[in-house]
Amino acid sequence: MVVRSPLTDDELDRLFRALADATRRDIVTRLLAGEPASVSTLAARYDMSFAAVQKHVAMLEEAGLVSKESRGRERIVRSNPERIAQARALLFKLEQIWISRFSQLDDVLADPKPPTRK
Amino acid sequence: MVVRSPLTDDELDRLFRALADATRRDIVTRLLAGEPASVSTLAARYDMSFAAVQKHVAMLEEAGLVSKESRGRERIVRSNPERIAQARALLFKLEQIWISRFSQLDDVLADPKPPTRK
DNA sequence: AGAACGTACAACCATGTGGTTGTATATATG
DNA sequence: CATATATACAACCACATGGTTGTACGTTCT
Repeated sequence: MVVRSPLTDDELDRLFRALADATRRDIVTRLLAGEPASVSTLAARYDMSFAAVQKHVAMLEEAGLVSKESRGRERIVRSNPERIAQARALLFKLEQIWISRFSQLDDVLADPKPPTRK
Repeated sequence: MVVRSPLTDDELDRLFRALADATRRDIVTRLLAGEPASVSTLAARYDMSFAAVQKHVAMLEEAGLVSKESRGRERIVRSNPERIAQARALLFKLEQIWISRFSQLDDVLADPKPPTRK
């Protein structure tokens, strides 16, 4: 099994920021539901320029939510479900922190430290 | 049981954007782990001005992740774990979309529609 | 070779973000 | 009443975002 090292603050920033846009969420959804697709195939779906969609895909790639592979003149974009799972894992951890307040098992999770500034 | 209407695109944008900052994630974590706290109590934790922390709390409030209550001259901030659950629910749904590709149960989830532009 | 296609990238613009300082206002305390 | 505390909010700054158009370059097709 692959070791899932916890994401850094910067990686989490990029991940949640990437998810904070409806077009990008839709791209991820389509890639999860269907086949990998070229950037222009994706772009055809949306009411904006090719360059705009290309920038969205670039942000998704920086966030680790998708990866690109060269195929002739096309770049095939595929989703990376692992990153979704990692984002969900953080939210689950937050919920557990809250839930643990009502049980005696308060030592389930480490105490948080304030983030260091960039 | 409370009816959880699905969040709109705008609400999801604000929710994920609010989570896309380490200071805000830390504020949420502390509020989930401990007692509700005044804005200045929260601000004391961080290496930035009171006004900066206040703006972070305002963004968390807009995202529905925390709520504020007047108590004398203080504003007591408390976390809203429900919103965390709603964010996690979306990510879970995305994972299910992917997983359903490998089963015959592809009708678990509705087909996505491209988001309408603002 | 030449044209069309797919992509990348730069420049630009309007707006938002993350921080600052300063000022105003309500509440508590001497 | 006077002063300190807690908050809110405006103005400002540097930089990021989300969009545009234009240009360049590799790949595919005639």
